[in-house]
Amino acid sequence: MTSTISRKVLLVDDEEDILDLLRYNLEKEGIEVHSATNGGDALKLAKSERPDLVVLDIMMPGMDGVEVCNELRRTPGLEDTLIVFLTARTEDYSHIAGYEAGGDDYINKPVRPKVFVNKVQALLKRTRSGQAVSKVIEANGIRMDLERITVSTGNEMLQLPKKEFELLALLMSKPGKVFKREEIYAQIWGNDIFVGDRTIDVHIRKLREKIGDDRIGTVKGMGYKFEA
Amino acid sequence: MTSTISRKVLLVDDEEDILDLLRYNLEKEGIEVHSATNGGDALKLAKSERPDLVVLDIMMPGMDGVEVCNELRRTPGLEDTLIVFLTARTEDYSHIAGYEAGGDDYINKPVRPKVFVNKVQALLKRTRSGQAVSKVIEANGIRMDLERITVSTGNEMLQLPKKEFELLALLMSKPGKVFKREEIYAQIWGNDIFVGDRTIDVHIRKLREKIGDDRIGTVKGMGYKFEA
DNA sequence: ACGGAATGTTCACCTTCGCTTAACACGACG
DNA sequence: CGTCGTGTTAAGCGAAGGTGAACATTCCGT
Repeated sequence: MTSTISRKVLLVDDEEDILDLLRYNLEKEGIEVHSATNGGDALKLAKSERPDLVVLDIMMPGMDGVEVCNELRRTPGLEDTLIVFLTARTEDYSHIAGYEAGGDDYINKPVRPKVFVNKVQALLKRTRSGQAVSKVIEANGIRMDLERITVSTGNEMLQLPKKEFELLALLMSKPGKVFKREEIYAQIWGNDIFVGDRTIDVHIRKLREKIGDDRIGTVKGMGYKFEA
Repeated sequence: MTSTISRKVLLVDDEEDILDLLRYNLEKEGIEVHSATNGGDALKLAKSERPDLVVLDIMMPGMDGVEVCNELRRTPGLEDTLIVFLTARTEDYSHIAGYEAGGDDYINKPVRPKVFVNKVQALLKRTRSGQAVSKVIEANGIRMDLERITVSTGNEMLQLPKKEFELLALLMSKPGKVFKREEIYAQIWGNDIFVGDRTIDVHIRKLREKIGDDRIGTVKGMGYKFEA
């Protein structure tokens, strides 16, 4: 299902190798790629090319990714351009700064081409299919983006598998409310699919592993809840 | 036991077939049905017809179900109308958004007529017999949240075990009323499960331990009551 | 199309704690 | 003084949930 709609991406990174690598992988998918190695050029290109998506390295000499992002958000006609940050997966929290700056997504370095291409395509698809009304749920230090299917726990960004994500989203839709097992089954699996007793437990366990034990509570005989 | 009380339902879905299917099944049960194929009409009809229940498809072109729901919740006189979402269980997570928007229940597509009618009838029954099992009971300084399964005594928040919670909820449903032991058994254990004489006493004792001796009274030979 | 990884489900335990009961104590009342 | 209804306590049982691993399925890159 290769779309016929414009798919133009602007890559910005000071390392040429990375630029080449990403360019190669995107072009392979028939995506139009422009690139810049610094913030200034990036802005110029963005204005002239009007890409659908800008991939910004956060760490760059001179104007860094966050600044470029801010500038883009301020430029008439580019406010809504999708922006993805490339974040070095180090100790520092620059990706959080990026989040504040209003990026639409984040990709960790070192970049894995497949993951990268997937993400880009997913994001491009979004621009096409009507304005991304980003639905976000937030409670108790956890923030879920229903659209990007991501979860941030304050110090990191997670990609939960589908079922876990659905389960967490359900619990978080009404923090504090106890969801009976049946409710959970009905909502997540549907009324006609039946899975074993222990299935929910296992997903709950995995969630607790990932977001912390204290965030999901058990009420014996009644169900589970997200701690408010 | 076909009720004589008004049972009016508003169906909202952009697909006519579904509308017809649901309408047919509801009318067969003697329920008055109105329908709309878009959010705008739905709101108009809701205002003029004041249905007891609104069934909203989440995914609709133009104003979607969540928006309609929000609007209804904001409309004087309709804030408490029961709302049921029809959720397509697809890739996206709009059904969760719907949950968050404050629907009263959810039905998964594809709809199975029997399940649907049952749910609608159950919900309608609810409106008649006093507002939707009002989610909070309060009396004599004790407040029970039936949704969160918690009890607050003014100075602390408790998590009662299931049976104790149910027992307290029963007593508090009519403060002052004396519940005969048989009534209690019937309500909490059901008519076919039999437990020993001392079982209730023990639960009562634990409750008294936790919420204070003076809150539950004994009427010898008669039963127990929650002190008003 | 193939094969391996990621995700989802089930199974066979284990642990925990709520529920129930048995045994006894106590006061009221005949 | 006996029995009736209830209070109290501790102990056993069992159901509900937790856990780890096996098994099944889906996804995805080659």
